[in-house]
Amino acid sequence: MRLVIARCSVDYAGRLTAHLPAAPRLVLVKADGSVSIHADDRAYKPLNWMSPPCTLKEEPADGDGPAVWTVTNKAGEKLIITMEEILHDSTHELGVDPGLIKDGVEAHLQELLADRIETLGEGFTLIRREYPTAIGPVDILCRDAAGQTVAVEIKRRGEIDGVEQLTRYLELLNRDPRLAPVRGIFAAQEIKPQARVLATDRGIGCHILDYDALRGIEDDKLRLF
Amino acid sequence: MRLVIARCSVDYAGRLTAHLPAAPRLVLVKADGSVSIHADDRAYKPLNWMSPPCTLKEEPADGDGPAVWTVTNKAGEKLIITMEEILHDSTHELGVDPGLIKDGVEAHLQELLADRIETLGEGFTLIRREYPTAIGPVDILCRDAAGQTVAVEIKRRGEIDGVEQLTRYLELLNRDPRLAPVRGIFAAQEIKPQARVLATDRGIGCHILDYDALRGIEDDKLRLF
DNA sequence: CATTGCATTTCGCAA
DNA sequence: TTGCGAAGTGCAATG
Repeated sequence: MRLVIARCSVDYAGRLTAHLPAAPRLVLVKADGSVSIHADDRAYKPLNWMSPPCTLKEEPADGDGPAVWTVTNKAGEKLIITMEEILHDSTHELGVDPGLIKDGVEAHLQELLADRIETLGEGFTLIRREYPTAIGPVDILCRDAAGQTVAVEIKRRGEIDGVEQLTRYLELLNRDPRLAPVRGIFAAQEIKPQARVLATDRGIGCHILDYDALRGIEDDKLRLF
Repeated sequence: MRLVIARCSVDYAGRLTAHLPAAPRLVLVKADGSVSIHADDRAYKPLNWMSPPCTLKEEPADGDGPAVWTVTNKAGEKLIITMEEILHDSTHELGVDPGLIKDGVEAHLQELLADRIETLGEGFTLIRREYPTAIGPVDILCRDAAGQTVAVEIKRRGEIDGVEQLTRYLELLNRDPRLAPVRGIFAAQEIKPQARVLATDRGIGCHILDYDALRGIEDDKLRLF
């Protein structure tokens, strides 16, 4: 990993055209050849970047002008960095990263809810997770206490497009005489007001998922605080 | 901006729980207090991060153990960085960045198409851009040669949710007797097959936007290559 | 201040 | 390779 602090200007021509006037910034060159340019704010997003695979060509400064770095990728996108003044330049060997261990995403919510399907209501029974349809798998298909089929769409954050998605599934599932009539439940850790309004308007139930409650007590000792 | 190369392990507890085993990485502390942790690959996304506003508390190493940095935000999310070994540590004053100048995004496509509305068909006339409705503004409202109202949804990449969006607008606009009947045109630089199928099925027209053609010849000299 | 919708989204998985 | 949905999405504009 190479860290360059430099006063530089940057031009990007690719999916859009963008220009960055000369100013001091961090230019980060990684082992995979990728390049990113960071200002002194915002943790996440670089000002400019080129994702790997890409190639960096360095033209050193000469009497006529400053050093110019050109980063290109296969799609013909170009990132041109004009190095007005180098303030710092160091290289560090880091090796391959062991990678992030995650927990708590939608897939896990789906597993947890499937294991505790009765949290949707007494007498609920699981038919299956990832129930396949022509337009993609339904997160959970189950039956309520009265035996009616229920399609469940799970999101971490429930927004309007999730309701649209569930609506399409319900339309399809209701054409299957073995399942129909199928009703829908939109389950999420958080449901946006507009999504709730749309769901209710379409006769779709809303259910707030409590991740910690679903996970149960046994994980408390694993939690950080 | 502070650049720290260190062998470190990281724990994140917030929207999810995540752990990063000890390995050499770049820890980037920016002037706004944000922190990001980068491996030696991928230009765009850090392994872990905390977006501003957040606060960093440094506990220095002592005889018993290594330095521990704790980054917290208002929502109670925590990022705990255990510094096993510091390999590099430098700080650089960069000042405020003048910021990126962009060109070619959806807003610009909308302006260009509004200025050249006849590219949708001979005799098309603009009613207005950002035509307001109860569920948000329609990108462009216009009339075709026959005088029928046309709602245009503009995307850079046309996908299924864009068609859904336009469908909702059309449903609403068609309730207005001064406008009805309103037909729809889905305009994008690129339209995904499934989006096209859905649009066609709903009687919505598809139109590919040619950005360079819309922009015209006068900008050729401004382009990078 | 919450909400909405875009993004050079990126990223990962599956067909 | 392409398509599609999720993301600790981030981020800015807007009501």
